Amino acid sequence: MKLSDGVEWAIHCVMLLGALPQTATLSGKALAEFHGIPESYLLKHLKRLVASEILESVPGPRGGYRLARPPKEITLLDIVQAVNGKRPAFRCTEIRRRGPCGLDDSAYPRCCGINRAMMRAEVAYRDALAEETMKGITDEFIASADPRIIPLGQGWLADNMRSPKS
Amino acid sequence: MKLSDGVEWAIHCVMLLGALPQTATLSGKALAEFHGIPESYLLKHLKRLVASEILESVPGPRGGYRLARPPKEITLLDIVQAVNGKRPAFRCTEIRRRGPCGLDDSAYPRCCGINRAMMRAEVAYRDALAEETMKGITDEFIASADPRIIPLGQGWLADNMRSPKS
DNA sequence: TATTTATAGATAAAATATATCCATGATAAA
DNA sequence: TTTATCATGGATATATTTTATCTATAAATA
Repeated sequence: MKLSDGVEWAIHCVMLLGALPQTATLSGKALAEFHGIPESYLLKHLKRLVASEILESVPGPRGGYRLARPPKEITLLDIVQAVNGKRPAFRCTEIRRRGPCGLDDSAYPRCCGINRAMMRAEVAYRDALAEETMKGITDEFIASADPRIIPLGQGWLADNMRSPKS
Repeated sequence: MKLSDGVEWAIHCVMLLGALPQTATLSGKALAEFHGIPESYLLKHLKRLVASEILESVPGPRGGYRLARPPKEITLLDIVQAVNGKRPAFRCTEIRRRGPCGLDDSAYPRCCGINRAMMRAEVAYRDALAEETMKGITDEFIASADPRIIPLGQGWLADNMRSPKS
């Protein structure tokens, strides 16, 4: 069981975009350069974040990406599900119906108990992810970051951010 | 993010083995036939369950597999970790150090905050899996199974189980 | 209006992970 | 010694993830 690398990239991108002033944007190219990751694959994930209404995209020159809502209202669950999909990690294949002791459909009115138990654990995982907001994570980052990092990042942002007309 | 099919197979096998009397065993072939799944691949997972001391194996004719401890002391976490490994689903690749604003190692004494947040959620998942015992799941199964299933399974078990010497 | 720079979408190649099968060796019972 | 079983490793196939490329479309600018 492994989460896509894109999840890590997406969370870092959302955190960086949260440091921009209101309507400013960063291009996909700039986001990829800042994190030292391939632009071609990152764009695929940014697209999904836009589709899930976590980011907004602004086309054309001076365009790019920005948050669609404040960091307080974006959780890790939102991002994980946008990038990784909403299908559960455990997928019941109904093996209880197979083999010599399998019966017809009428014998299985309820969902398999093993599936239900696995789902209970996945609900706990999703609940925990929903508790983690980007605001909380960003505050923790700022509080414990090396003192050199913040001004360095602010300088880079000033050089690379754009302010579209609308 | 997807759990291996082997996890589902392993849980069903452990539940079935829990229905055997004390020292009796079922062969890998019998376990595969009962669940209608490929024997060759199932054996790979059974081996891991043995290595994790969830099952015991008995070689030779009349040999097979049986539980290494009572169902009350086997949790879904034990089985998931035996089959799927213990590595976390989220693997931090330290992209915070890359790109134009990356600094030397001294700037990162602590684990990445994003990684810590993801790990908090995974701990919640593992805790929930550790709450689910095979005894609990089996009791729930027996209580809500179609009345035809139990005698059918008992008959099949009587035909297929073995009692090794030791 | 034409040009430039950006995102959106589709496609495909490469790398990795998962699933399946098969052949061989070791162990213990008959 | 023969037989039925588990243990191991390798060969093959399928699925998923990662990366790259191409075309289309939208918006700002000259």
